[in-house]
Amino acid sequence: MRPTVHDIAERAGVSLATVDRVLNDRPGVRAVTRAKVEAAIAALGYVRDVAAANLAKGRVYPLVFIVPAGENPFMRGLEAEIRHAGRHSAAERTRLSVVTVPAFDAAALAAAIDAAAASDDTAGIAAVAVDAPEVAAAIARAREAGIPVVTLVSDLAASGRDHFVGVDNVAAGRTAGSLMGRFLGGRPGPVAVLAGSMRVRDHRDRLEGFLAAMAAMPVARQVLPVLEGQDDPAVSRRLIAGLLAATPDLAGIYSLGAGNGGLVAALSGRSDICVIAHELTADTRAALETGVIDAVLNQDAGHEVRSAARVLRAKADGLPVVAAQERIRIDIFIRENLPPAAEEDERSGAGLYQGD
Amino acid sequence: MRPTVHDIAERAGVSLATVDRVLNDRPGVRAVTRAKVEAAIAALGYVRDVAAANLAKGRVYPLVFIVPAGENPFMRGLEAEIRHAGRHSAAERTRLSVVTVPAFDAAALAAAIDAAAASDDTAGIAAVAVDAPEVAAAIARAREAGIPVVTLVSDLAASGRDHFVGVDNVAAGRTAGSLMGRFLGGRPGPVAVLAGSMRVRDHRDRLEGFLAAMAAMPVARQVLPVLEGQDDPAVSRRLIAGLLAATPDLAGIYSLGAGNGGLVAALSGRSDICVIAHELTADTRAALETGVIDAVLNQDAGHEVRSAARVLRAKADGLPVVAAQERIRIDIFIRENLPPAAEEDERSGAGLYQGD
DNA sequence: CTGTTAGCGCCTTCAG
DNA sequence: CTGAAGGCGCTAACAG
Repeated sequence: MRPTVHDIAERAGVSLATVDRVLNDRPGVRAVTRAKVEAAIAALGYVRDVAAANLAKGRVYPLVFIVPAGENPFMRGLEAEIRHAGRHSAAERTRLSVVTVPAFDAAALAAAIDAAAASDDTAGIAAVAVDAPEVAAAIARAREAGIPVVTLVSDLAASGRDHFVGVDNVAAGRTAGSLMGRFLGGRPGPVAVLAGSMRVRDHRDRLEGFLAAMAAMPVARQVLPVLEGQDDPAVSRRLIAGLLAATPDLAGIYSLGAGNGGLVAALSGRSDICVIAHELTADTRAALETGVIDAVLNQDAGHEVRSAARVLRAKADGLPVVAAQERIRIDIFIRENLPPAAEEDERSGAGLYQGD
Repeated sequence: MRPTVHDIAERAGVSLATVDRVLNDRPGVRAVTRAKVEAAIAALGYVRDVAAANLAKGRVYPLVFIVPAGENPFMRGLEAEIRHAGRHSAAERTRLSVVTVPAFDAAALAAAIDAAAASDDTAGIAAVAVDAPEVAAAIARAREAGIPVVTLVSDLAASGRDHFVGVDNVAAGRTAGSLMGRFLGGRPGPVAVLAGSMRVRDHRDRLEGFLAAMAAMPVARQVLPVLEGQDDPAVSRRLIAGLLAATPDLAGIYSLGAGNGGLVAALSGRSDICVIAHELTADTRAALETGVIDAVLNQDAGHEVRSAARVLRAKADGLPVVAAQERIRIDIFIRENLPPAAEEDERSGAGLYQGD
């Protein structure tokens, strides 16, 4: 049996309360007493039973997730994952809530952060950042109020956020460039880039990585000027249609933002152009299956949500975060390794949920 | 506050013990009483606090993992993951142990399964299966003794095992074939396949998928007869050296087993041949970085271990398993999306470990 | 068949 | 500064 607080109390010749004080380094223990207890802890190799501790504490961690509104499928998937995790977060004594704000709207995001921080029982905030000074300021305010903040999917390092939960987007861009280069091989023709907006950090980073990888390819290839589709399917569709008309020898398209529904529509079944896109959604999955899209780079929204919650809890408790464990991978999907579509809604298993 | 057993006892007008009986559907409750309790449960939307339940039960789940011995890096990584998970499994009230048996040795594996099943406190067994009747029989015996068994990495469906934890190897082979075809493009030359042994199911499955994908490529391409390296670096090295000498126009190699150290050594820095291998290990990672290997298909050993433990616990408790949640993905790695090498040993975070 | 009682391992008043 | 006692939500004897 593992040693318990009783064992260490006995061995140290003190009471349970004192052990507890040392364990949670609370004040009110003489240095000698503390030393005795710590010796006992070390000698017995005691490790605290977190489950029991949480039970006794009865503490809960209300975490607020702030995500962009709108029909961006990835963000809606992210929101679904948050709600899903929330339904199963009872065991982790965590209560998740979602707040949506207009996309790319720095003022609204800043206001939402302030509102969440103002609520007395917010234990932490996770937000998809927009790269703007107001947002950075709001994050800084929340942190000064003692509320941990993590950025999600898109970072804002200047804000001093506690942690960023998301992929290395420069590496993601490089991956896309490398795959594009290999898939095209010696085939001639320029490639195009469709972005959402150069105002969000993750899109800029992806572009940077992509251009670097294309430049490093053995075969030089022209990359056309970036098209900005505002992550909007209609705009994207128009832009791509124009592109196709103007560039008959187009070899590839790298879509580094959302709005892929419009891209796919504009391509209308053509599979002769090498297309690489981001985020596995209903749109991109279907296009992958029909061969319109050749590869999808994905960040696992479920992992991101769970990681954000874990990190926020750790920060709230002043515990360290294991960086290696919280790294979000860049998943590559092609038609052949596409996971079966998970049935939405109730994939629950009554208390069995644990996170993988 | 969430409703507790007290609330439902009060609302149903019964005692805690009765509520508990209904909750864990134990015998000794009249149908009417049971109905009252169930009504209260439903009305209050009660969900049991698993942590508290486990605390009260004090039950532990000793699980035995049986893996092949030898220098196969993937298996050693798997073993490391088991030990790592074991160090953090206290919270889940699970105790993991590892037993190694000679690779490809059906008799030894069967004996190890019997031994684990004989131990009175084994709550479940996870084994990397060898495709042989003795093994199937041993698994069947364990299950008859009431001990749940899952196969890990390599399946043995005929054994009647409770569950298989691993990837769809036919799909993995198809993925490899598809990537090989796309990477080679129009480049001429045959491709070779290096396997460990056609006696293990996962290798056969991968080959099947690979051949199917190659056959489906627009460009027909010769696939040379399979080389069996026994997952042994020395044997593999010899075979590949011979292959290179005999086939000057070789375009690609699909290595679907282990022993990749030998493969890489035989290639001695050549990066003109398209090489696709399985499992991200020190060998394959290094070769990916130098360009000797072009892509690695990986199954996340950490996920597999955690999934196996979850499934075994669920089976031991007679709970359902959420198939979608336990599916292991086929990860694709190229140089650009390689995750940073995780420092081995203590990546622990004192009680924070949760599984992603 | 049902209820009472005493913990599981830890935390938290409240006295001393 | 330290200890005793009670409770978190659930389960498990042991009585009735």
